[in-house]
Amino acid sequence: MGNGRLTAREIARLAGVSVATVSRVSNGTGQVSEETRRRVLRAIEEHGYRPHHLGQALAARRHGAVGLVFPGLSGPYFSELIQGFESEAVNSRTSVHILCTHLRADSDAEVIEMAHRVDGLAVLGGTLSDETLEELAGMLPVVVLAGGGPPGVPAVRVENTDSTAALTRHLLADHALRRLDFVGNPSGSPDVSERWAGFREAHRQLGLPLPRAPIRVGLQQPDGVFAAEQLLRRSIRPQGIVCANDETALGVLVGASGLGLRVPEDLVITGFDDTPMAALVTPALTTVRQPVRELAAQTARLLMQVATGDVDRSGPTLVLPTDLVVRRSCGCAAPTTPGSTPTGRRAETGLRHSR
Amino acid sequence: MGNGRLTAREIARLAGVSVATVSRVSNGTGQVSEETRRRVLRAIEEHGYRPHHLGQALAARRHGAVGLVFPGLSGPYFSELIQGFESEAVNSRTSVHILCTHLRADSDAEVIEMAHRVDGLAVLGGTLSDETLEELAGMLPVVVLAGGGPPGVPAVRVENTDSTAALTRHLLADHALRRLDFVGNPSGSPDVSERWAGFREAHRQLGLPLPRAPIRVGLQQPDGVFAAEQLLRRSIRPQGIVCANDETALGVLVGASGLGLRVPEDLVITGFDDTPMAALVTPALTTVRQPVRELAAQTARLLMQVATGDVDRSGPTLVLPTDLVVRRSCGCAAPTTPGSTPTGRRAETGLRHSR
DNA sequence: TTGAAAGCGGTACCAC
DNA sequence: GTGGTACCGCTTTCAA
Repeated sequence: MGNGRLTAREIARLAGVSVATVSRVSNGTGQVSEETRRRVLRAIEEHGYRPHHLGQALAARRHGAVGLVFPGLSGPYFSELIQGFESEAVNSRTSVHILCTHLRADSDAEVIEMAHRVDGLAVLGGTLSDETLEELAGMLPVVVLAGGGPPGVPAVRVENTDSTAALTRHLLADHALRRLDFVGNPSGSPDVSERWAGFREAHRQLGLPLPRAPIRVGLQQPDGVFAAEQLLRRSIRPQGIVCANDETALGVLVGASGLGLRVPEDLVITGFDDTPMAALVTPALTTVRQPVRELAAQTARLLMQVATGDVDRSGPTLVLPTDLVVRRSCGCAAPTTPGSTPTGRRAETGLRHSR
Repeated sequence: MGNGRLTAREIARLAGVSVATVSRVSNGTGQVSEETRRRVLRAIEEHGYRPHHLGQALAARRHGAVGLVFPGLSGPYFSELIQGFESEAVNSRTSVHILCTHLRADSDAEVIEMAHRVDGLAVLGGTLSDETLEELAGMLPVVVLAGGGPPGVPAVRVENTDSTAALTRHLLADHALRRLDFVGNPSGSPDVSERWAGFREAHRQLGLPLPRAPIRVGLQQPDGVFAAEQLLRRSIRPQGIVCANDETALGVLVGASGLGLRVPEDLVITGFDDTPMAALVTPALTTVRQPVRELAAQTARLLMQVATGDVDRSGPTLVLPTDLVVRRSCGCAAPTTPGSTPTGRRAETGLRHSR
């Protein structure tokens, strides 16, 4: 049934009216007498008519969709990101098209192709070159998500540098640790780049020698395992490892325990994100909480505003705050009430200890 | 520059030809003299003309896109799935729109909406009801991915039951384990349902009492931790835990070691998928390898075939084979050559031990 | 209140 | 070879 889709013309014929009236009824626009409206509605429902998207879009010169571009998806971060973005887009009756470039060489072409199918684009920082971003911004509304774009392209991101510096100072000053290593590739994404900067900044602030080069690996759990293998087999082991995100931190944790090291006694590990697993591992992970959902929702909202012209195309850059979450993996005391669930308490300023 | 997009008509005017010729040149169809082709191409490149997608699609009555629908994305499984699907779709110059229903109540409406924007739909098993699937199949080509659809809807899936039965028999017969528990929600997805069936089947085959009800949790790592908490705090602990996938198995591993249990000495754990982490944890995870990328690529290919009419709409159901991968977490011997990387060897038939 | 008709941007058939 | 033109399906003036 209803195989060859019906057109507005056919409904018009069936209801004995013109296409214009069908359009009016189906969109609830214009003035239609109660009686004809009823007649048209009956025909519409009877035959399950739905306006063809392409026709509508062509007439409106609007796709009714926006694109979300990032390198690949795996792990809780992207899951949250997408949910946050979609939850906001749905309010504007806009559908979301997701594009994972997988960091392929020809990804630029794919993005350009997508740009022709949507009304706006949100691009994760580090996915595209500044030149490509500027080219895109010349074609349609673009917002950078989690990173800074070239000048003139609005962006939404989270605070990375200060919070990572605070976290690092906690290890250096409060726990008197030396020989910290950073795991993550600063040139891979703006987020990691800023976290690396914060890591170095903390050393500088405390007048300590600058740390050695980072272990440049990706952001997934296996990458953390590889990093741990590299760092912990050396003759001089680090006392602490500051990871670019929770997933690699969990990987480092796995690698460390595989080598028989105890955390935090033999080695301190920290992450960034505060993913669900962070509170569930043993020891629970000291990390920085970032509002991923909110980040994505704000991006979507800003993109819609730019697309509708409510906001200037070279609009603002929003920065969302983050919180340090101190748990056990940095060496802080175990919970005083054993058996309680380790949810972790956030410390907006200074430090508060998680149970 | 190039802000208000150019139309074929403007290019035609600029090149002093008709729109028909512009169309011919830009598509490489029909006969055009070398000289006019050159003139038109020059105008096209000079002004960066690109045919408007909506106009093209409307004329061709074809969206040039297919949809991929699943409940949510997190973890390596979905990442692989998407990559496999896209890698195949790109061959047909078809773009992929991803829809995560997040298992929301109104997800049906979203899917129907998407159905109006694409030429075909691939739906992960367990995401939609059979009624919705049949309704969709009446509107456009639909293929079920990782599960069986209602009759008449083609599907591509992997072998779950036999391999899980073989895995379970390995624990019951070779390792002489009793008191096994299953972690995963059989009503959540066809995959899990079949794995649960294989788990029970193994008990039946060996004449053992049937196992108790499964621990019905989701498929992510935190779910495994929760399941471990439930199972391992009981007075009578299971000797082994068979998990619906690797991610929950890793969660169970985390939960077990958090409670001070040694794997595999005190407790045996197995997974399903053979994700990258499975070989990297300590102990390495005994699991079943499934060809996720291949699964998705086959689905995409089948969908294209159905869409182009090359294959009947109620086409075939493909079942891809899986391999048992025996590692350390089931209690099998540690590698004889210490220091070697634990990649795991597959055993297509019978069992082979991983180093 | 309703209908005819002119687009929206391309494609493709049919003449010339 | 090339141009005129009638679509694709829908929206939106403009008249009646």
